[in-house]
Amino acid sequence: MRSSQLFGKTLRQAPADAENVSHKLLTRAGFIQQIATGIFSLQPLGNRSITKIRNIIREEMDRAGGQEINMPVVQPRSLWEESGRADTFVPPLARFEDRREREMIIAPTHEETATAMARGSVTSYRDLPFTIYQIQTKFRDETRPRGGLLRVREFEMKDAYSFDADEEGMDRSFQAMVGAYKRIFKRCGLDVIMVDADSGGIGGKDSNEFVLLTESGEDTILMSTESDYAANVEKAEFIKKASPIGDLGEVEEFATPGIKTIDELAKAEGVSKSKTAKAVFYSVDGEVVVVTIRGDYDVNETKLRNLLGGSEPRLATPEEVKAAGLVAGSASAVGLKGMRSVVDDSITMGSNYLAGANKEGFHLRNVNFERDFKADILGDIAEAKKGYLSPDGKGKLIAKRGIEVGHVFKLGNVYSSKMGAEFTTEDGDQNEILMGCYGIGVGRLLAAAVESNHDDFGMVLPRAIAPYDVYLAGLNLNDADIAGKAEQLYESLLDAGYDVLFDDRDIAPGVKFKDADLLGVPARVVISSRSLDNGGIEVKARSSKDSQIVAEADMIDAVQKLFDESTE
RNA sequence: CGGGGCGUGGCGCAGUCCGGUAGCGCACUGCACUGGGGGUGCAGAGGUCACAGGUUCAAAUCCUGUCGCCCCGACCA
Repeated sequence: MRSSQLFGKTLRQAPADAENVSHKLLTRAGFIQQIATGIFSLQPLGNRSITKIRNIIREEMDRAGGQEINMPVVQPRSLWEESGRADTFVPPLARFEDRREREMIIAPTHEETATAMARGSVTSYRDLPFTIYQIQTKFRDETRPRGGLLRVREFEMKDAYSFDADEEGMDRSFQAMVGAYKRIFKRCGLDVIMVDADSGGIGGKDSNEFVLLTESGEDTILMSTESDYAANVEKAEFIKKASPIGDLGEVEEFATPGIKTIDELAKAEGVSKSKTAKAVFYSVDGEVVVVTIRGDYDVNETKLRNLLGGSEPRLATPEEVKAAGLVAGSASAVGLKGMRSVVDDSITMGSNYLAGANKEGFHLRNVNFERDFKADILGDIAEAKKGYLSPDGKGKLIAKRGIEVGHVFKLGNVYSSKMGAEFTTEDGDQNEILMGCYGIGVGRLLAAAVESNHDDFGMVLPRAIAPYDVYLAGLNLNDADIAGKAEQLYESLLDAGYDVLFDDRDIAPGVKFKDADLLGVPARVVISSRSLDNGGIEVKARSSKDSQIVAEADMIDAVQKLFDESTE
């Protein structure tokens, strides 16, 4: 491609809207253009990078035994009523009516469609297993898109679905996808780690995220200092510190005027926060639930949601708290009736707690679980934080930020049971198909790559996903001799199989260098009167400050050597 | 959905408080020069000042409403 003919222009300044690095650079370099909040067009350069990513994903999916399919973006809402997600999916489904007034939706993901596809074709165990995938547009009307391509509303996702007859098979299919994911991210030049994750609105029990650790990420990851334990904060566990359990004392009420928080209470009594029982009130499906956790820990709402069976808990409003007859600042589960009680297991690791007296200005001493209050649900709902002990007993947890670029789920029978996707076993029984699903955000992957591969001058892309392999800059092109040689270089680079962007524009050299840096093309080749005076052609890696001059005949070898030396 | 901010040529901004000829830098067009890190000069073109209504002799500027965009929070396969 010749720069003089390339559609799209580089910008000296990024639009004021762009906040993070990838958004700024992708916009400045002419890769993307925003159309509306969270909705982008790809210009030729951006489209080339995306195409390369897509092809890497395809190759690895196929290599892992996946079969490419294509499912519709527009679907009847009734399909989603089968799975029960029509009204519960977050964010709410984008919907419209077709001309026959039939309710249609724009798909935010394709579990239902994939399940329907399998249901329509699978009848016997002999038809299993298989894995299908597509690279397809989704739409999620996110409440708050942000960060350019990092979190958008319309986006392209590679989504794969595995179908197996039994658990072992599902595990095998899952592992095959995990292997493919590792290869994909590595080939894209991304140092991605796999962490334990919550399966959220997709469902199923086990799920793992693939995360690129970077400060600009919006996920918090906790990892052990001494083992390979790593998990999203939503899922992360830890070993709770036990407090000594002594003889249970008598419950005793005492005045605590003006004390409203655990911090104040612990301070006033001169004890550690682990000697207090904190009560937090949540509204779940219109009902107020009392949650009790040891004062030194905070509630992880994702864990709470899972214990409550999937309904989204929200902190109760002051009005709801009041209406339930509770005294904010002096509340506890002691003596509360007609209200569901959830208790974190940290409470069982101590005794004689300080807790609210449910009376303005009073608290209780020597409150004990089971004797003074009970749990309808007892479990782990504590949020892991840095410094806590790793759940495997090895090392402490540290916290990092990361971008989720992929997510894999063992769905089991979540969809097949609801949608009736069954098969006949060898024994003639009817069983539900066990599924897995596996997603990669294609555009987010590009944004993540830029977030982790850039410098002050622009992107520094690995060859695998750069729009071009080589940026050929011809200077002094009004010299017919140099222009002719530049054309020859262009031809020979193309003949050697490289993707080449030939900057043949009649502009100042500085502009060409700036553009070459901004676009992140991994290799730069310069021909000019100066380079010729110095003995030939200049070859330079984007990632390096140093360039070298090589004879014209050696140019291809020098370029190839740059690629061979890089890790990708 | 709550809080904050911003809408003025393609991009970045000033002008708005205090109403009176729409301005600057970059980019763009032509010519000349220059020719290794966004170069120089001369001459140009391009704007319903987000939209609608109101106040006024007069509105980018004041008032009301609407829309759009960004950030923080809530939320988030």
